[in-house]
Amino acid sequence: MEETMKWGQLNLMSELIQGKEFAEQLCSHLSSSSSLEEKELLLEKILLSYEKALSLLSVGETEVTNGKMMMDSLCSFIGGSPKSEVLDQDFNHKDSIKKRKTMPRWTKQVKDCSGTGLEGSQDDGYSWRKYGQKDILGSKFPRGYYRCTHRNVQGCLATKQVQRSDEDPTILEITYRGRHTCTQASHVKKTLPLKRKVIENNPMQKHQDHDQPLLELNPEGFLNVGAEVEVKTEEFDTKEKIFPPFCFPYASIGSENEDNLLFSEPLIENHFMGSLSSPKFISPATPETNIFCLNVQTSESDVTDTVISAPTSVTNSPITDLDLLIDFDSCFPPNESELFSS
DNA sequence: CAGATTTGACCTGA
DNA sequence: TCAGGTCAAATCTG
Repeated sequence: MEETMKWGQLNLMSELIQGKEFAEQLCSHLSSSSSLEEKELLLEKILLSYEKALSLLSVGETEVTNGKMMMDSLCSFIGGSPKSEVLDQDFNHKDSIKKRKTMPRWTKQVKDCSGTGLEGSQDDGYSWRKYGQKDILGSKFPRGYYRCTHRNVQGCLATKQVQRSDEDPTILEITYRGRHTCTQASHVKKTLPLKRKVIENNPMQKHQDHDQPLLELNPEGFLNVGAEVEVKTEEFDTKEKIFPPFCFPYASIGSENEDNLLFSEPLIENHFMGSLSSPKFISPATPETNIFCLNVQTSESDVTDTVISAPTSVTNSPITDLDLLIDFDSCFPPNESELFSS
């Protein structure tokens, strides 16, 4: 048992070190005149290393109380392995009710720029079906309950609750629950960059919402039409947290390889969603680099409500689209840094 | 007519 | 016990 853990840790460290090396190689390639293919290859290697590392982490994590969700998420992150699908299917109705509280949940506040006054009209890239509305005690406005349109067909358990803010009725508080397991989840991620390409390649071709602000990805790969104000993550009930406080300079990697975006939705749900949900994060419309930081709490008692305010202006370093800087030495606490630099 | 929305009833969890 | 969440029949809409 212990041997297994040690072996796993060694593998994990090995993968992370490898990832770092690839990142360093990529950095040197960026300053040289290497071909785009070479850079992409390195990016793929980096991502692969992290995927492996994360899968190794998940092995340990699944032994902890809330292992299912973690494993599920990580498997999905790695590329939607069949295992995650099986696990999702195991979520029968009773289970889903029992685990209602344990489902990943995060709230974001969105400025209602649609002018429609219709909460559900906030287009986040998914199709939702309203299944309820309720007056909430102490709230002026009722809360709308939405679930994925594909719930019946594909068993997608994603839901969201939309409630207008008391203080500012133009602000919608949207609480997302669960993750999309339906096909549109991947569809959203894949079509977004394409859309950008269409605009770039053929300016005459008008998309139906061409006069809206450029769409942005939120933690789940959702599209935001409105101006996102703040994102909260709630109820991470994983009992043990495995990530130290973690800063991670990130840059958009351009439109060619968006499928390989770091930290896709499932992982974000568990640990990273708050920070990755910065409006500028992975935003095709804003190639500027963003520094995002996250603090994952390590004790059970102070896990909830990681609140990360999204920057409202672009004040980032002038790094170009293809820049990807991963400074592990500054990201990890001293002992981890030493491990990586040894 | 199929799919979405509304809304009162019912269920769950704190 | 009660507020929040979900169900499901009725109704609406394209």
